[in-house]
Formats: sequence, C-alpha cells, structure tokens
Amino acid sequence: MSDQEARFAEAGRLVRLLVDIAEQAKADFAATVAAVGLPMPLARAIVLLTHPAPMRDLAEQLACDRSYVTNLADQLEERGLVARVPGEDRRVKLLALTDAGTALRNRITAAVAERNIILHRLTDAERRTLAPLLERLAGEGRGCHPGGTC
Amino acid sequence: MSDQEARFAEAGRLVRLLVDIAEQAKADFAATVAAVGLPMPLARAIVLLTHPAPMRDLAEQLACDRSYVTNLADQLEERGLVARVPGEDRRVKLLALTDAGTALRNRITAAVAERNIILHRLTDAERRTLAPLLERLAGEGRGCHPGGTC
DNA sequence: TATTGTTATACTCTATAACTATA
DNA sequence: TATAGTTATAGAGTATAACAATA
Repeated sequence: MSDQEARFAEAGRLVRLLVDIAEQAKADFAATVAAVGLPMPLARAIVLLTHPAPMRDLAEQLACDRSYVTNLADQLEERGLVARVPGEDRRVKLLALTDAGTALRNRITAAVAERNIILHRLTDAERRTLAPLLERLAGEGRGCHPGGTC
Repeated sequence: MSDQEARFAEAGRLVRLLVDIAEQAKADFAATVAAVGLPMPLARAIVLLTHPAPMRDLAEQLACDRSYVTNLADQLEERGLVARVPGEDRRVKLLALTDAGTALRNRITAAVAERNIILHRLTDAERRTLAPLLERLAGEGRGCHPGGTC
C-alpha cells in the first residue's frame, strides 16, 4: 500500500469514527427525549425555540419544508407546548413556547448536557486540543491549510 | 457563568460541531451516490458487500430488520447489482455483487475517498492528533480517564 | 408579483407479525 | 424448537403542489 493509499484508508477510518460518535450522540439525545415522551422531530423543534420565531425560520434551521413546520406546530400545540402568536407582518406566525414548553425545554437541555459524551470521555486538555480541529472540519475560521487540496 | 457551566456549554458546542461535520460527511456521500443514480439505503448495502454475505449479516451491519434486507436485496437484484446465491446451510442466501455491482461499488468508494473531508481539511499531523481523541470518544481502547465520570 | 402559512396527498425508509423451509 | 428469509401491512418522517391571505 502506497503512502497515498494509507492516507486515504486512515482518513476513511476517521470519518467512520466521527459518524459513529455523532450517531451515538444522537442516540443519547433520542433516549433523553423519549424519557419525557417526546418524538425526535418535536424535540428538535423545541430545543431550537429559544425565543418566539417565525415558522419560516424554524423551517430553515431544521432544513425542512414550511409545510412540515405546520405539521410540527400542530403537534406541539396539541401538547400545549407552543402557541402560534401573530407577527407584525400579518402573514407571519411566531411559534412561542408556553410555560409548559419552556419547562420541558429546560428539562431536556439539562439532561442532554449531563449525558454529553465529550464531557464524560475527554479531559479539559483534550477538549482544548479537539476544538480547533473540529472547527476546521466544520469549515469555520479561515478554511484550508496552504498545503490542502480544497 | 461558573467553571462548570462553561464546561457544559463548551462541551455542548463541540458535540454540535461533531454532529454537523458528520452530517456534512453524510451529505457528501449522498451526493456521490445520487450522482450514480443510487438511493442511500442501496448504496450503504453495496458498500458493505465486500464479499458475499448472508442476508442476516447484512441486517446486523445495517442495524435493521431481516425483512428490510429482503426489500433491499430485491431492489439491488432488479438493478442487476447483486445476486442471491445459495449458502451451505440451505436456509441461508448469500448476497453477492455482480460484475456491475462490483464496478459500481468501486466507483463509489473511490469517489467517496476523494471527497473525504478529513483528508482535505486537515494535515497529516492534525489527523494524528485527532485519531486518538476520536477513538476515545467512540469508546474504543481502555475507555475513560481516571478523573472521568463514566 | 412574491411570500407566509395551510391543506391534501404521496413518497421513502423501516418495522411488526405471520408464514415457509430448513435445521 | 429455533433460525433464515419472505410476504403483507403499517407507521413515522418528510416532501410536493395547489391554495389563501397578505405584502
């Protein structure tokens, strides 16, 4: 195996590890929200609703269609977790957490934070090492290295 | 914000980065296989079929039900990408890539390797730094640190 | 004319349960 | 009796297209 082939193989292994870890994190999140009786899509929406937001914005954050946000909003409303409140532009409806919704959101975020895999498995020093690498991979900051192939 | 709160917040940020990167990698894979006209589930199956394997094994690797593997096998067979071949145990059917299936698999794995985000955005040295951190997070090796809370 | 949200509908992915053949 | 694969059916998650109200 050439050096180049070895680089490819190792990079492939690392991507698989990364994806596995992300799946684990997602499974942890799923278990947390299942424990409070919430299906994943509703939970994701609730977590994003830090403040009242137009349904349009939620669609963008969830990377889904506006019609699906209508669907989610209906379900959240049925559960008494959000309310539709009129926006200034009268076409717009804001989704706002009710008191029950806020309470549930707090429970979820606290439970998720407690389970955090990075918190449990890495030391502070390791997290400081990991951070800039993930930022580079996520495309934040100045992007590629001089020698990169981007 | 206390030290502990800061740790929680930073760990939360890192998990979000990690998940975003994994989604990006998955999107890259999806784009690659869409370019060869293959839906994701079929592509995942094909990539796993490095050699003829019992449908049972594929179900385990895909973490799905046996009945769904039947479904996938039907579609792959329709496209002429796999064949069901009888196993030694006559209850078992092996899924084996056809020549067309093998060719397609090679195209996919090559294209995926080329796009690899870790290959493009990190240096060799950075990859060597990243590897053990990901291994720890994935739960490989000896697990937690002495000071950890696992 | 363009945009927000809604409705009705349909599609993809995947599971469950009952079944057949083999062990 | 237990296991491999199949069939029929059902459910979750999500999109598309046409629409109403507002800008």
